[in-house]
Amino acid sequence: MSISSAPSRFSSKLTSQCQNCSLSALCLPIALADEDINKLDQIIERKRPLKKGDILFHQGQTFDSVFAVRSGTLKTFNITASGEEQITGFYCPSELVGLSGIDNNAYPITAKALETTTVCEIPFSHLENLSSQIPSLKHQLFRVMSRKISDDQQMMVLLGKKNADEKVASFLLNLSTRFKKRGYSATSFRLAMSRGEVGNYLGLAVETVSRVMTRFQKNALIEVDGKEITIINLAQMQKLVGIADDCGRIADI
Amino acid sequence: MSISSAPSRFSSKLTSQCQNCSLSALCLPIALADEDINKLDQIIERKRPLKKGDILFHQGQTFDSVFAVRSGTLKTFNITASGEEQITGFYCPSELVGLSGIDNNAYPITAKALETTTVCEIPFSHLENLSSQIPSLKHQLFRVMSRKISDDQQMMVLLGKKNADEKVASFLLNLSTRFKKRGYSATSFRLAMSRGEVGNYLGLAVETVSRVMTRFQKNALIEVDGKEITIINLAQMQKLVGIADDCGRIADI
DNA sequence: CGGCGACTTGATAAACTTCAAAATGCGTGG
DNA sequence: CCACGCATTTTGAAGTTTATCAAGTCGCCG
Repeated sequence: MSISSAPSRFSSKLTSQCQNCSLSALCLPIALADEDINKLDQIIERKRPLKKGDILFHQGQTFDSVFAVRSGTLKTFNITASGEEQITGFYCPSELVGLSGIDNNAYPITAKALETTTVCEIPFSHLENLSSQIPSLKHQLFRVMSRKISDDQQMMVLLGKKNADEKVASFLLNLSTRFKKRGYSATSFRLAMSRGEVGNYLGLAVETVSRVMTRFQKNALIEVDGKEITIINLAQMQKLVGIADDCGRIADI
Repeated sequence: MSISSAPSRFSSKLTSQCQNCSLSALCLPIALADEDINKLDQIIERKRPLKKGDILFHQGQTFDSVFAVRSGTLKTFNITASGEEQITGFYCPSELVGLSGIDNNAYPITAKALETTTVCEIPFSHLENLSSQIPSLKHQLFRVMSRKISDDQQMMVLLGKKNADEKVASFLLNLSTRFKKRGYSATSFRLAMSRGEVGNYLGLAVETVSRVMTRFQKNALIEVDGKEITIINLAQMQKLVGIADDCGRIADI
């Protein structure tokens, strides 16, 4: 099942609301009272879908809004001094992108659609104002940012300490967890990104990603059919990456 | 000049206040009105100094507070499933540590003093409440967290794309920038951390860090005397890491 | 059906790690 | 204040992992 076939993809028109969005349990509205969701709803602008390859915002562009992915997938990347692209994240439905732009009033990364993708635009100044009136919204925002910080730190552990096998396994399990949380299969899904993008993200060459996946398949850990991935031996995969940290949380990449 | 010899180290007693703290221009009070600084001041608890090796908080421990480093240096690290320590950051005076604990109400990392270190404890629930009353404080908090996210993303770029030389050069330049911002020399400073800790942080073996530094010295980029580092050829070092990103910001690690 | 990009596979090379050992620095107790 | 012992750092040699280069295959879109 692909991440792009989210139930909301066609049912959610530009006029749709947080209240009847299937993602509200994961997105910002979580733990908000109905009337508060209404207020939040009023500052959110539903955007027309991005086509594959479309840019949501550019590195260096003035920061105005954060965006919640509604359907599809985004990648964010940084263009390094030497001109290469370094992917810093992939974003699934309900996830917030653009938070790193607050500090400098400019996005330090570019966000690009990996497939047809819809987003909710949330003008940050409005969100900030609203968060003063709604403590639970403010708390939710702090939580989302805090979560991002700790996820990124796990990613540093991955990049700094893990070998190719562990990196790829972590990546697949992380996707699995995110899909599961969104009501999709945890063991069977379609990658929205290319092998090259996976390698870029994990600090590996394309060829290495390909070889590792092939070997995983040979060892009956996963089944690979192009972009379709099926995890055959979840336990073994988890063992490979080390399952839980001291917080009892599955080690997200 | 060592980071531990901050002017505030001896002048700031446990009863000291944000108002007369030399770090207020860098820390949370920045851009706050006097009366607001007073309010912030009242929720902050100055703690007795940590000795080298003391733990500020443990991975897994319930989250209560964020901490601002007043003097000295902290490291944060994650104990991986395989039991090794992965350092996720070093913290200098004025920097906030513990923000990643908000999400799960538990610190996902351990914070440990690298030398004698004093911190201000800021109970987060109080800070959060106060931020509702003081919009500029709330904005400041968002900025600090946003900044952390974008710094961590730069760190991912470093870990994923850079070679040993670039990693070490980036690390030294990042420290240089942070010292300079705090009024110390940008070209001459003392490392609070061991080579092993540097290597751990950068995803390199100790031996590699040592070799790179020795080579940098041979090539007259830096001068090394134990933990004392002097940057001789700043321009060349900057060239090595690629000086500025598209936001015009020096590429922090 | 053709062409082009994405993916796979193999061979070689480079970068870094690991292992080993010596040198240096540092804190502690006599 | 010095000497001892341990930890850190440096240096060398060998070994691995992964990147790079090259070529071929697959699959998709026009």
